[in-house]
Amino acid sequence: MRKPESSPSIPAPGEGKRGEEGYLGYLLRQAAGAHRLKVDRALADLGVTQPQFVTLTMLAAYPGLSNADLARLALLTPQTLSVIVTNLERAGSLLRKPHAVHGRIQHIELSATGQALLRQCRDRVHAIESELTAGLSAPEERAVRRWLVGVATADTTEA
Amino acid sequence: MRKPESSPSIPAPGEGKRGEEGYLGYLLRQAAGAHRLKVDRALADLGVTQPQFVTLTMLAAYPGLSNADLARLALLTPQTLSVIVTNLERAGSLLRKPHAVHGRIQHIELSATGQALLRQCRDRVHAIESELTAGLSAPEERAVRRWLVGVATADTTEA
DNA sequence: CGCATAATGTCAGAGCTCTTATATTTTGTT
DNA sequence: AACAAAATATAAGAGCTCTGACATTATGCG
Repeated sequence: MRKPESSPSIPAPGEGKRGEEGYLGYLLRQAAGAHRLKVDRALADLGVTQPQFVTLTMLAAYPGLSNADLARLALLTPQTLSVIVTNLERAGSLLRKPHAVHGRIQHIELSATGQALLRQCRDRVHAIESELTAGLSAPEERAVRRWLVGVATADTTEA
Repeated sequence: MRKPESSPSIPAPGEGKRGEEGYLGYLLRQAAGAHRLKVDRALADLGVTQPQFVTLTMLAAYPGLSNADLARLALLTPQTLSVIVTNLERAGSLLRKPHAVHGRIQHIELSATGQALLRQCRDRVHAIESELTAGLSAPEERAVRRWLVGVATADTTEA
């Protein structure tokens, strides 16, 4: 079927407002969505989502974090992380050690299967990751990184 | 309450792997999430979300688009756009003209209230938008834009 | 004309993310 | 010791986003 030509002059994904002249926020949203989808599809057969991969990676680097710790680390709310952790626990990828010497805090660690799963995911994600830097010069990549960190850490309470 | 010091040497949001040395994909995810949240909160009292704002903006620029058109434009699936359009329709911000000379296609247009709502949103989003470019030199901004477009338009079917 | 192909739209199910609200525990102050 | 404040965890409700599946309609070819 041919496209019914609903409207004229709709820009293609790289042109006009959808290209380098568009709103930065719009471009940021699109880029992040495209990347998330790419990662999700690369890990789909392992049953792992991008947020789950991030959480597994954080737990591998810092075993014993609490739900609240993870949320702070990922810049997400504790409620959000709780959903992700619950799903990972149901899949057997991590363990909650409910006790902890002090507190009602639950320490979370990767299970053996979780560690194996993470190893499987890593190669695929790294491959996608390396595509991200293709076409960037060293100073450009530095500028991009600095900008991303700035956007992520810009406090909500400021101007 | 003092933090129970669950684990040592957890990096703050701008440091180590969470800073300019981290994975680009991770930084991209964090930056987009922070920006989305900022926009969502700025528009919360109007009952408008970031995806809804994007959809309203696209419809203002190209009235009469179909659901499928919008999905292609936003790099989202038709199902996703359908949810957003349904919510906007329920709020009275847009109209579906079910008929269209040919086809089962439904042309979508902003209602008067939708246009007024969009005008209200624009100022707030533009204010946030201008923060995004603060601290970027002209060549840096160009590099960032070029990179974002490249990431968004990188085809899934390529290497 | 009749059928395959493609495009549109929709439903159901799963996961992520936020807000709001509640219960529990720990710390700090009086 | 008692109470207030802070932190942790969790649940409910809403919205966004994907996959998979399905029905409907339009185009193109035999």
